[in-house]
Amino acid sequence: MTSANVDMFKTLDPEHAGTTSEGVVTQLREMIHRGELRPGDRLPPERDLAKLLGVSRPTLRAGIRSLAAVGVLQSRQGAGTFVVKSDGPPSLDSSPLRLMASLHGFTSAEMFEARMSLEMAVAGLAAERATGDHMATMAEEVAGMYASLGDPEQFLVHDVRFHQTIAASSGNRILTALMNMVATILFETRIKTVKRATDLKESAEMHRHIYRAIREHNPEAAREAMHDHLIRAKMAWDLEEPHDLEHAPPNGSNGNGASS
Amino acid sequence: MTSANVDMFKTLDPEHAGTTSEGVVTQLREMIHRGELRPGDRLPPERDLAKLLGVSRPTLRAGIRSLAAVGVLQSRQGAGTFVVKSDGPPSLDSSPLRLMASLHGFTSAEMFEARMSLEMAVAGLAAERATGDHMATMAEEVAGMYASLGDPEQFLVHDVRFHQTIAASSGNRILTALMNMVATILFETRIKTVKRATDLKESAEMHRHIYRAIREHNPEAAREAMHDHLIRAKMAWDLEEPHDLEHAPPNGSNGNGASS
DNA sequence: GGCCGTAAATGGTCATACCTTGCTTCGTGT
DNA sequence: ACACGAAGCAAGGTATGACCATTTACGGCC
Repeated sequence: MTSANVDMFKTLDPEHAGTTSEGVVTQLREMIHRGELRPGDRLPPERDLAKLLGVSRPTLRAGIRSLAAVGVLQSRQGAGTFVVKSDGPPSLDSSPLRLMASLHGFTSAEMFEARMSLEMAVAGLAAERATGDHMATMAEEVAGMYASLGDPEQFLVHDVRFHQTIAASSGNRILTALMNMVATILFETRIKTVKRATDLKESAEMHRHIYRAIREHNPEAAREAMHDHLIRAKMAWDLEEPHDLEHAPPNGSNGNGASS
Repeated sequence: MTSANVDMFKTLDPEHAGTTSEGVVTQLREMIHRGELRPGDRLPPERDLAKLLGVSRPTLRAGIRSLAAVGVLQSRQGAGTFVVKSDGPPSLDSSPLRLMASLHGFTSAEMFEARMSLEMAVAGLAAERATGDHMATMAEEVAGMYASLGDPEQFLVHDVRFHQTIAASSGNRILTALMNMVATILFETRIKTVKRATDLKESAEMHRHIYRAIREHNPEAAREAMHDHLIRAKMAWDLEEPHDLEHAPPNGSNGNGASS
């Protein structure tokens, strides 16, 4: 800590007005997108890093906390603080959206419509760009659905993977992230009601339609098939007891999820 | 603090596992979406609130910081901490997306495509639902563009307002928020290059096409007009010098912005 | 050589003090 | 009586230091 290693952590210039902890956030952000800190990297211990940046530990912690809240950093007690390693597709934390939903009283219908628009857009792009590998995976998942008609939970797994494969083959990670953000919120309230299977066969059929449209590189058909699929899913959904977007799980889980 | 006022701040149950500060976040979130704290409200002073929740001030501050980072709370030194008052449409902070962009090296083309998909979806919905008021506003903004052909900055103002009016008339605040999130990032790098006007007349024409499609309640035409518009905007955009998504402004500004 | 325990490393929490900034109120001057 | 300004108070921001909880890693023991 005394001398050597890296001096890439320059003590922050007080000129950058604003509060000190904001300065820390700025410093860390710049280090990240300058490539000095890359996904998966571990930050120096808080005590050291605080000295290196010339701030106190609480102030540094405040900055880290801010970045952790938006999903860029992750701290594990006893282990260290890490730049989030997104192994799969990049993902955005859905808790801000969830908060906004409760703050403004969004209906689940509105949320569902947003998801539908995003899924349709993604399906359209996927129809233009899906590679052979992607389509093979989709076909497998569809087959998996047919094979799981008696096991709703297993069916749901294939369902989610199918939608994520579509997102992946859209080639647009931003849309994918946004779609997952919305889908996650819907998913969290849905997973509890999955037990009561609702016409899994029809659902599998519709997924197959989507797959075939993508397979034929027909964006319009893909969009339409996705539209039909989600419309029916919503209708089945609406038959269940009232779903509140209100009771979000306590912790702002960041997981991805897409449902039928 | 001793007795009376409100005891809606119940000391948090330690049962909810996780770290203490996460518990604080949970408490505050639930208070918000239970309606005990509403937009614009001011939280009790940190020292009091810490006692009420049964945690120390640093821990409480950590929780507040997390919520502030995602744009739900805002603290002003000397004044207090407030639940963010969103006067206009709800908006999501774009800094997480910006961070994700630098983390994964998103190209501006990808960002642009995401925006196009969102704008097309929104335009389609707007064509189905826009009210007379909305359309009147759109018409005014289009007129404003024609009137500002010699003043790029003024033109841009009308441009932004036009797109936001479309978003508003889509009736889906979630898609609107997501669209603004993406548009903001593009906008921030664009506002610097606005000075060099590029075919404002053509741009105004295309906006008029969009308007007319919406006016005629023709979703497909609206989507297509928006598509053409953004394709051309992107082409003009690509002619400029290399735009880096990298140099985001130091502070994670939360403003809304949509450009042509 | 593999397994388990202990110790060091590291983030999480707490208590306290002091500084900086807004806001408010009281006093003075016009 | 009104207006302006200065002082005091309130509230968030930062710093210091200590201790707790957990994870990791090293080393001894079987």
